[in-house]
Amino acid sequence: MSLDRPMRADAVRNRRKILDAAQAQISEHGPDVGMDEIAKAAGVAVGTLYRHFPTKTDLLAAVIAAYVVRVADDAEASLARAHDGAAAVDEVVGFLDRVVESAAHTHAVKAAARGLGVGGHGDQPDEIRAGAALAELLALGQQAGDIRPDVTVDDFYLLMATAPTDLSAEVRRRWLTLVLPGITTQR
Amino acid sequence: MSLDRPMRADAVRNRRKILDAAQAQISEHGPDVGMDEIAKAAGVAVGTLYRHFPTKTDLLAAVIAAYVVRVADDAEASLARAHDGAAAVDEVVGFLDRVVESAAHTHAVKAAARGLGVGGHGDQPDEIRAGAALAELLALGQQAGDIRPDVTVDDFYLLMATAPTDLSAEVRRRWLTLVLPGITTQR
DNA sequence: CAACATCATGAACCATGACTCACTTTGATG
DNA sequence: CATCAAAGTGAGTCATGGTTCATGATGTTG
Repeated sequence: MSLDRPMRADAVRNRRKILDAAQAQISEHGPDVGMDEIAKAAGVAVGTLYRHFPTKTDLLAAVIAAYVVRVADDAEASLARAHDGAAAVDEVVGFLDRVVESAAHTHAVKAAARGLGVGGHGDQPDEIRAGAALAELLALGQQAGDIRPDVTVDDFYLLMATAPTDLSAEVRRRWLTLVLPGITTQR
Repeated sequence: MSLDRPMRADAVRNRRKILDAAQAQISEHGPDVGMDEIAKAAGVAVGTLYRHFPTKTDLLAAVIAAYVVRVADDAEASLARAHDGAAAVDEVVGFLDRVVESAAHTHAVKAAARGLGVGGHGDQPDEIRAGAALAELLALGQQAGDIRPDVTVDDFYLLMATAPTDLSAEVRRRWLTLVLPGITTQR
């Protein structure tokens, strides 16, 4: 069947520009930026934006999905390094560090995730990828005795969801030091 | 001088009703509830609401101020119990527990606090009260050796600000267990 | 390169929600 | 209980921002 013609070249290009602009604008001004703002930042008319994303909710969902992909990639890279000999704890901590940092940067995305119903356990491929990599990473750390045995992937998600947003690097670091003892076995 | 006549009785009554309704509505529907909704819930016309709070920001500020008063009272009560022989750690943990619980209940208030500029260290009397009581409480716990010596009041505020909102009791409890090791000296 | 479907444009539309105001009601005061 | 300032009312105004649609431009295919 598939009588879907391929997308026109300019359409592809514009979709990219819109997604990038939305990402940037939302990061900077929060999820309440106007669609007009996003369109302008993308160098595109509002109508074009609405052709690609029929609703603001759709656009936010797309931005969030892109973010989840990055998180999943990061988790898998961390796991690969751990398999490669790196200490699992270090990878876990590093991963959390990076996520918190990016959460502070794209704080609005998190807020958006709340706004939508994206809190619940999704079954999107990329969420599954991230969860699987994280689970294995935690298991490695627990075998090594560095991660508390009762820590789960859900715990990790909980911390990620409550990570401080919109704060200075200093405050973020302090938050990490406050939270890490709950995950690792070192006092 | 003071030629301010006392407030009329019905005005006092309505002010109370409005504040209570605002508290309730914001807790339930978030800080984006319409002023009309709040007025209706208070059994009052919009105009009356605007007589007491000329701007939505003013209303939110008033709701937040009321919340801060409750927190300050709680902190002072905890401190009093500690002075009365109760273990300081227990009081600290209990306080955090109650704040997190009420934050989950009135999640919107926290969001509102962000929305306004109320994040920074205010010098309102009640904020000072809360801070002073907390500081003394922490010091007691540290003398007893139960609270990590480097924990500050700011750390506490950071945790309160990042407490999970809008979540089940179970999740909140889990968050507490994850976070407590960063504060106490027990592993 | 003709012909058509896809795509882009942006002014206009419309729902929402904060806020106003001309008018009525009511509590206090002598 | 007469008087009046304070308080209450709620339909209407206005700004904002998401969404549509008639029209024009452009990539693609035979």
